[in-house]
Amino acid sequence: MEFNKISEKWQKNWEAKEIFKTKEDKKKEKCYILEMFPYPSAAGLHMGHAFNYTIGDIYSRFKRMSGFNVLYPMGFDALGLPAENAAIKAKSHPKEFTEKAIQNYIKQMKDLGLSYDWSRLVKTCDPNYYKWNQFIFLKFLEKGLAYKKKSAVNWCSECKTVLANEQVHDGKCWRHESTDVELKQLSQWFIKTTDYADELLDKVDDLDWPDRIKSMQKNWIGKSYGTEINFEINGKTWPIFTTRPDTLFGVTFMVVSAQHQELNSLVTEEQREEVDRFLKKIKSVSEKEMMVVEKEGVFTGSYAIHPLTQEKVPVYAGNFVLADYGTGMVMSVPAHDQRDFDFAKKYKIEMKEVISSKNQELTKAYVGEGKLINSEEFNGMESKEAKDKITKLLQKNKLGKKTTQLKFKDWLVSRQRYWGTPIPIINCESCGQVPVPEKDLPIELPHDVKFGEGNPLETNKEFTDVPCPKCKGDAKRETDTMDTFFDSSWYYLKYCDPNVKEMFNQKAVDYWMPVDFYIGGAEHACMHLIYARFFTKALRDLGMLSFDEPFTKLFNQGMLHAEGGEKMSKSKGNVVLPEVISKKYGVDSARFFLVSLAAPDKARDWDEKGIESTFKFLNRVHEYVKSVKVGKSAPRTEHRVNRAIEQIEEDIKSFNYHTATIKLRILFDKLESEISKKDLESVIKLFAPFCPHLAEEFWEIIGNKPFISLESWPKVNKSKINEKFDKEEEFTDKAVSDIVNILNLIKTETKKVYLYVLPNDLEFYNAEDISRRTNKEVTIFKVNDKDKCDPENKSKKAKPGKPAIYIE
RNA sequence: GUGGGUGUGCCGGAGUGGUCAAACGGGAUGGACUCAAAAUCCAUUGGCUUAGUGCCUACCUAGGUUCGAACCCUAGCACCCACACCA
Repeated sequence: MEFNKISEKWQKNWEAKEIFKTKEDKKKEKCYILEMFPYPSAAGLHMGHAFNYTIGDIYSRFKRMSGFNVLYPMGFDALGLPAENAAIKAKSHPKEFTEKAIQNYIKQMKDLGLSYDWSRLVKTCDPNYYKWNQFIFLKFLEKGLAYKKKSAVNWCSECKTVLANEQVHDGKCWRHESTDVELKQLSQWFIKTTDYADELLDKVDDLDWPDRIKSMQKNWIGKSYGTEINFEINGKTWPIFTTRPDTLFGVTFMVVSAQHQELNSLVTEEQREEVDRFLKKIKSVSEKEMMVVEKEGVFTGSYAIHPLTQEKVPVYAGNFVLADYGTGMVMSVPAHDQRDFDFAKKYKIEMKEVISSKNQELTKAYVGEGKLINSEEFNGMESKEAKDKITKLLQKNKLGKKTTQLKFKDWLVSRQRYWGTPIPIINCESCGQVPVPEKDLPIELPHDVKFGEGNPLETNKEFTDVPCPKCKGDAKRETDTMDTFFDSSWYYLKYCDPNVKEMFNQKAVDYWMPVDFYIGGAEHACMHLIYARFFTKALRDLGMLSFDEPFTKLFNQGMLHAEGGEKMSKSKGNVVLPEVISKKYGVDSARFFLVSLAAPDKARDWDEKGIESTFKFLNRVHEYVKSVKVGKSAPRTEHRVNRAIEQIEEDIKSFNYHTATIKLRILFDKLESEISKKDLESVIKLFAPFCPHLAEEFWEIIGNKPFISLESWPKVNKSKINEKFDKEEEFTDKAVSDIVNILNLIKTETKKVYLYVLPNDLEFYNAEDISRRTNKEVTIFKVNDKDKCDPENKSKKAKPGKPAIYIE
């Protein structure tokens, strides 16, 4: 297939001449365009990836041609659990497995014609990369941003290993369907992301990101303002958090989380048996079911003393209270909280209305605000005022304080897995946790480990048994590795100059950062994008960076579904592979088609018929370029070309690639067989971001030296744009459809058509065009033409913009 | 449940106050070319009606604002995505 030869030829030429290699150039304005780097899986790229990367490539090519110094790099998020599992399955080593997958990805990406600067390739599994993960970790540790704490993990007693959340299916291990996953308390490393919660939250608004991503981040951080109130239980103070201190007088019971660490201290002897039974029961319920399961609880036997009324209210243990939000205990106001209401109804606990509502009967909780009742001196106050007054009263009596709560938690980075960055700590019996000295970095992953039970790193004694850096005594190396989100939190810095010995090249980072356009899926809204923002801020405060936010503009591409609208998946067997499509239609057809379907941020379905039409269209363009006469452009052609430049440029800038492709079709549809060299060049340039291989070929066909990829984007000549030509098209279209309409009605065989137009309109009618399109002989007269042929005196019917018609 | 998004003709999808029966593409139909087909090109593609006009019904549903609404507001419905008992 000819298109394939063309693609291959230009891919080779680009690579040989390294035309996409980028250097810092202070004279040029920079533009850093980045796609979220992929996790290299054995399956390789599918059409969805091709679409994703095409979005960035089109933009990069456009920006490059527009005179920007463009940084457009690619790399691989190469460490991680899937590779480890896949390698175990394939009885190979994660390293070999990953390396192979990467090579395959690179080949596929090159085949797509993506204009990456491959000299900046970054792989996170490279010790020279993850060395800096370790370095950053140590810096965080120094600054108090990394710490170790006991935390619950999913543990499979069969695998003797920790499981990630996604490896837990219905409370069972993904590999051992009969094994319940246990929650085990292990000492884990955390990163203190919450230190930056306020800044992460406040700065979201300033970002040029899609609104839904911004709101997802805000929700994720989930800051709520409320009051901490101290209740006394068995002589001990138990603080709770509430956003509704105005309902304090309506408290009729308390609920402590069934997972609360100190639940036991609340359980009385009489109730112990019942509580144990309850705990056992809810343990067998999987985490997923927990969400839909009915609210249940059990009386602990203890009572809490209400801080203001001194009333005694019962304390329950409940399955619906989160142990790790707030203080793990809540005050319950059944009249004004639906959950409390449900619970109270089930266990027949008293309800007390303290906000006046229009509810006649209590069938559900009234959760709105309103006037206080049954609240002693606060009666009659509005909720808003009461919140403030009650909080102040509590504060005065040291019974509580104003406070805020976050959903956002510190980031647990410990993974008890092999294929990740080793955490640079040595555990010494006498010195404790000793950071590995910087000069000893990187701590490389030992190649020789046994996979199977537990953490593979523990099977290599050379790795684990090391002297303590402090006392030189026998010590054990930390075998936890880092979450791979650690790797992806700063890779964008490395691209700025990946080949330096340092963590990054300061000058290059100053020049390129922040990323101007970041392109990737919405699934990263809360994890990756928050961690990356956190890193930027933390590194800034370590004096390493001088900007606040890593990604100025974020773009989420839509999903590419399979034909019929289903998700592409291996199990459904509907995955469309770029290489298969390229072979049939050429890669440029695939690129053009993918972006022509809908706005890039919208989901789209693959459609074999659709790409066929694109293929035909590009063939037509190819034919045109080969056969067009280079000479002089008609004013109409100049108008069309310049109009197209103007519109397509605007469309690309605003990521409306789909409308840009339509304008290319319209432009091409109306091009005349003679055109000036300059206009022809412009037309080809307009194709270049979308169909780079064909554009290079066209460029050569018309006698130019390579590379069009490095040529400059055409400039609009506004003086050539003339509304007259738009009017001409409009008038001509109308005339054509009118003639056809009449012809259909009279159904006579006729050859001759006469049009009578108002004198001022004459210039807008193109007889030749009308004649060609109606396949009739067309003559146009001015209505005041004395010599006109008008046997039925039709000409008097002519109106402005509407010709009279006589058909012979 | 909460937050966000979407709803347009046979289909995909433009369009965000008049120039809209609504770009562009697909599909379908008719025509040109051809011995024929493919390719290519032209036209048609809500209804009624008339020599090209006019009218009616239309952009999820129901109301509203406006001289005027696919477009703005209100309520509802449907679908999609994310979070999910966050006190």
